[in-house]
Amino acid sequence: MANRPTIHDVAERAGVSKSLVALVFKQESGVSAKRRELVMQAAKELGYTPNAFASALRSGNNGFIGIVVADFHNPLFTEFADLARQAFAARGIFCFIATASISIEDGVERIDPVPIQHMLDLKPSSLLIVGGLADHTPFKNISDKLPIVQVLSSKGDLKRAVSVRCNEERAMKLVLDHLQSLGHSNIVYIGPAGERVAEDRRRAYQSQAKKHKIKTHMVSTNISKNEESGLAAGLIALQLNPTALVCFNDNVAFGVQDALARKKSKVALTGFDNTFFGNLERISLTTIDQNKALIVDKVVELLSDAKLFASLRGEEILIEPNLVVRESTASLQKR
Amino acid sequence: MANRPTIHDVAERAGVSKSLVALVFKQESGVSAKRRELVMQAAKELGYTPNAFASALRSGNNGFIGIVVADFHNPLFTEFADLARQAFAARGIFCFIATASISIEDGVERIDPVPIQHMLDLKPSSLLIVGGLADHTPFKNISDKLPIVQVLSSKGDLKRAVSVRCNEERAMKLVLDHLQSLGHSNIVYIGPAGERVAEDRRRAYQSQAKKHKIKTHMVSTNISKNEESGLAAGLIALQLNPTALVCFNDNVAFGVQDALARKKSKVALTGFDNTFFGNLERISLTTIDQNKALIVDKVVELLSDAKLFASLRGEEILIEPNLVVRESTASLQKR
DNA sequence: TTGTATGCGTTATCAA
DNA sequence: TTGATAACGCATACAA
Repeated sequence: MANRPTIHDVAERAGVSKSLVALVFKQESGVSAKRRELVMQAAKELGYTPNAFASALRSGNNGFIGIVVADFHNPLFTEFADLARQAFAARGIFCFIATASISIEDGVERIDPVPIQHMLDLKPSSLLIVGGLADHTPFKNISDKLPIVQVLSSKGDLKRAVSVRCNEERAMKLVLDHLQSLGHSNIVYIGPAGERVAEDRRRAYQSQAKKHKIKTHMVSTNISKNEESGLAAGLIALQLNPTALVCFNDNVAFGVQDALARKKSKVALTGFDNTFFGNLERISLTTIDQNKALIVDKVVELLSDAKLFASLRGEEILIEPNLVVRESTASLQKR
Repeated sequence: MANRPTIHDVAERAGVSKSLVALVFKQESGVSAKRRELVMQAAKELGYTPNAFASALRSGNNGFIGIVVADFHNPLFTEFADLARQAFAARGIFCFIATASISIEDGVERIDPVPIQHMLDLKPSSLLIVGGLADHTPFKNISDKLPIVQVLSSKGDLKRAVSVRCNEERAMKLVLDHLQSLGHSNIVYIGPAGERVAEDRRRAYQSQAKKHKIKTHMVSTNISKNEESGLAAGLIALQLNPTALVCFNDNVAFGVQDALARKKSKVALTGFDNTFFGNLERISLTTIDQNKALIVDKVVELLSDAKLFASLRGEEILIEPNLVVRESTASLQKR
């Protein structure tokens, strides 16, 4: 009908005061069974559900978790956001999801504060940031009481948050161990620069390359449109005559695979993220699995336990990744 | 800091009443330049931004658009949601995005009303539903004043909405014209059943197959995990010795492609949605492009013009698709 | 042009 | 155990 029924309508129908209705919906005890029944009946008849945000306005918080997704075009992020949402839903906790809209001003990535403000206006009880944000200024002004967990990215300048992310060093060790065991030594890394996760991964690669006594060749791609710039970067990388290419993520690797196809090259190739496309027979990409399930578990644990969160505030929690070996690194092995 | 500054804080600092502050932030005129300056100055110093949802509570609506994404695992949906968000953002309109969480009870898909209720509590000025929802009961109770646009799906029982979607009949005509021109007549359709878009597409295929005088073979897949069930369905379909396979969407086609690879079969294959993966050299999938940009334009037009919306209420707007021809249907042609 | 009062739907405080 | 009342942050009708 015209408008959602309110606590007022329910009270009137049940013949009680509004306060009593509020009590019934908030507290387990403190209301007589008779009246409780009466209120529930009226509520059911009217199809009443509490307005969570009017409630938040008054009480100052409202048990839901705000999820901010850094980039909707990254399937890893949306998939993770949904996994987290489901995990919380299973515990009866609602999640609201918003995107951070990114604009580029004078070559610098800036995020629009408006969506974040709106999210904060809703008074979430905690915040989950999925992916790396170039800019944390919209979060500067918020209450210290609000727990913030950042995931799939390092913390950056968000000092008060807990970050849960893949152990990049370990991931690159797995990749290079694998490639070296296949006899590769002329390896080129292909990936973007300038963004947080991109930089973390580059550093991890460089550090591990040094440990593996491998010369570090790096070829850069654009940050966005990974698969397209992967193609371009792949063509450049091939001019260095590598025997193996290590890519920033699966999407870049897919683009590089196109470059290999065009040049009829059979250079070994690795990705990162274990996107399901990598598992297709025609793609069959060796890649790093970030262990999303473990990450979700950790996030749920952190945001369900205020004391645990407080004790880990400002820390980075590293989750151990796995290597998934497929055809893309098998060609040399077969010789 | 502890709490976001309110209109009250700004008023106090500027030495005016709260209403005046409200006026400054709402209306262009009606406040003297002197006071306006004073208020803006105080607001800037305190870092004040209006609480959009407190405002909504009072005014009954709050110029943002609520986007409900039927399924976060479908990249078409998230990509479209983000395209729409960007298009509205360019016009200064904010969008909030929520997911409909789906659960299966007694074999029937049910959607959780809670996320929808929360979305409605926010009092959006319009609603955009991306993808097909199995169940529209959570929308039953809402004001007739609220414009609802549904996209990438037929309306179903949401009579009051305007639906913008691909012309499925036309799409299947393009596919079958193409396949027939290549000499195919033994064709199998592979796709799910029981869900709205799935049924629409099946019907469109059957109708067009009849017009093309092609015998209709249909093989069913599960609704979820399209690529996995595509593999299984592909193996079944191949037992019918087809020369071409028409798939419900790209994801199903990717799975079928795996089946072809395993059987070393070179049967022609088409997808639907023009996911960017289909453009990879190793995949090269002939597919239908739904013309997302046109759909977004139409949605923006509808939700920007109340009169236009009113005049089209209850209608379905069909957008003409394009056929994208790639290698997956080229093998027979080359003979 | 500016300030006051009231209410949106809810919760918190106090009295009964 | 229950009900009246104020307040959350804001918008609006009305008065000044």
